Amino acid sequence: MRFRLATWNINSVRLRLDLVERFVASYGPDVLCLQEIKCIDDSFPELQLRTLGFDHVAVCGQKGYHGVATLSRLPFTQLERRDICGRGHARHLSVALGETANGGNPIVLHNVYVPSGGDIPDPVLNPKFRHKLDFLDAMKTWFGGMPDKRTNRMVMVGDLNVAPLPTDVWSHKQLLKVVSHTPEEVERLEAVQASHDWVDVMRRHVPADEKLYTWWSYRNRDWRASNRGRRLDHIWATPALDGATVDMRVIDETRDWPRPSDHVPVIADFVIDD
DNA sequence: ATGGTGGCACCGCCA
Repeated sequence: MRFRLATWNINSVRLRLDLVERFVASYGPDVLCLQEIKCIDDSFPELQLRTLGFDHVAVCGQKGYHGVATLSRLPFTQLERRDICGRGHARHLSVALGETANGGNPIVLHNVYVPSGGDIPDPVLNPKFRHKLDFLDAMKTWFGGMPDKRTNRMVMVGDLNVAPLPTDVWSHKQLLKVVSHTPEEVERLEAVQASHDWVDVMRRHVPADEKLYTWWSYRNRDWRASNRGRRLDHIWATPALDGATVDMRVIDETRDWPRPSDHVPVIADFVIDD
């Protein structure tokens, strides 16, 4: 099985439907995971997206905020829309890809939107930061409780809202106290990663000493010139799928398209036996 | 040290 997987925090799918169409026409993803769709299920532009060739659609929407959706040319079975730390937010959706008649192992694809965490990196002063830490802890407990860590075939993509490595931000030193790069969040994200031996797929393709960003704030006049980016969006895979990606690309040209999202898509090309 | 932008719901919240 060979497929191109893309993840993109679209920051309102209805407002940027034209950008999704342009991205799909240019890069031809077989599976597209969107975050921050910012609409309820009934308002999701499913028919327009189906005309792009995505016959399989799963949505976990919410009024005005958050929300994730997974679109696919390959058949899938929707598995779960998990309320990861019990606040009723639409931040997770999982599907099983490529279930074969000959009993092949399906690939479970998790689409996740971790809470941003507000401005103040203090869980006592800032309930949104508390929520972010709790959410990451809940992910750790959940994945840690799953059996068969070596044989499970899972992929997790999405906006994890944490830039873990010093090279995942434009200035490690200046961002140590900025939500998304504080030691407290990074430790917790690393604990999630360790809980199921997740592989950081993007860093399999770009060495850890090279800068790598997927998000540039709207509050910069010229995002490319200032280049104050962060790697908030991620693609992870379980050890059974380590080495299954033959290419990975960050599509930063979309940041220059009209009325862009502040996040850009990340693509990974998978080649998987059976 | 500060303020800079953007979307959605609705006159503030969230990012």
